[in-house]
Amino acid sequence: MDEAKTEELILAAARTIFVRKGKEGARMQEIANEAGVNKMLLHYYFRNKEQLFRRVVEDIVKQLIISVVRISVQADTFREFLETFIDRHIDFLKSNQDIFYFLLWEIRKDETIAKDIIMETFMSMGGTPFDYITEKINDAVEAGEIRPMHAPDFALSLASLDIFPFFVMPLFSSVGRLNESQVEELLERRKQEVFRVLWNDIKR
Amino acid sequence: MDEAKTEELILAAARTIFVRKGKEGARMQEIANEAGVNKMLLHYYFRNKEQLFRRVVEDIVKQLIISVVRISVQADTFREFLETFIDRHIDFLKSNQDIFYFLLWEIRKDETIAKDIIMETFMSMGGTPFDYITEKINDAVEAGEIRPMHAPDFALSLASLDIFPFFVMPLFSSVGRLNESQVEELLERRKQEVFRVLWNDIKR
DNA sequence: GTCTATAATAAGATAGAC
DNA sequence: GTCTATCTTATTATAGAC
Repeated sequence: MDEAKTEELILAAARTIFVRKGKEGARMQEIANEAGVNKMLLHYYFRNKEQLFRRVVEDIVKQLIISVVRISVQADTFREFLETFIDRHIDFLKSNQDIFYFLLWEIRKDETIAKDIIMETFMSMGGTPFDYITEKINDAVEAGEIRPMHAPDFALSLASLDIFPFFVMPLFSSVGRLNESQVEELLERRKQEVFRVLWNDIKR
Repeated sequence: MDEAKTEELILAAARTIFVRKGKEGARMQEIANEAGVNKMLLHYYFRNKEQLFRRVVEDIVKQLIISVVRISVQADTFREFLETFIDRHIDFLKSNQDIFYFLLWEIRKDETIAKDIIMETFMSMGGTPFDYITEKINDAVEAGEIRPMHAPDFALSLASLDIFPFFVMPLFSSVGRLNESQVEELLERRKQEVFRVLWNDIKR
């Protein structure tokens, strides 16, 4: 087994376990098992748990940002932009739910670790998703396509309607006694729901 | 120091630490320090960490449910109900942000513990908040006050717009480079924002 | 670079005196 | 009920052979 491959195996395993159990809940032995390598190699490559953790958070944030950039939409109208953004964003969230739980939890628990990494990474990549959306909104307001508004308010509503359902779905489906197919239907309807609610609120 | 008081001290401290650090991140010694009692007493009163944790989660969920019940609104119209509900709910969230992070994280991490307690507690108290809102919606739809709709869709949008901003605020304020007073203003505007967006979508 | 063995430490749990 | 001291176990981390 050569260097690069082992390191990759460990990183992938560490990511899986950290995201699932959090920094403290994760065990070095568990990560080693998941990676199929000797526990000692985690220390060889990453010195200690702390550094392995930091590296995992860094990689997640970078991937997240790249995905968001990829989600960026070339659209002539704000309506078209919004429709496409919601569509792609929800698809993305479907496959990456766990990352958001993990990041938000770790950020709140220990602001100095995850939050710093996130901001540094954003800045090194030329801006935040927030800046991107704010610009789109302001352009559309100026062009008279949508009513004048405070961009952060809208961005926050958009993020809420997009992201939150994925957060609470495990609890929501119990509390609402929804079976699996009902949950599936609900998430399918979600894209149109979110677009309709927001668009009705802002269109001229 | 008599029995009841010590037990209360420990419970309050355990809640603070568990909510802040999660089940694994919390240390028995840390809880003892926070409570100002000998570490050994945690075992005397609650046998082990697991049982102390369960007790804390139970208490939080019960308090949450009682608060929601207290939030219940006697209103003649759905419009009035919605307005008041949002107002009280956001006020409540302002003072209880951390609990939601904690509960959602613990639920996702280990469904069998927190989720079971939550559902049991809901049931022992005669129903979920979800049932309550669903009933209100269906009544208002029948009365022709609002358009026909799928109740879970609306409940989910309501919950998203209400709760999510509190979740992401620490990150959002960095990413959006908002200072403290801007965050304060934004949260103040939130009640009207949420009501307007939702009401425009459902009114007849 | 990888392994086995083991050290070092941290953390939960208990015994027994008061 | 509460304390000090201690045990036990779990977990991270390192030494040293190959």
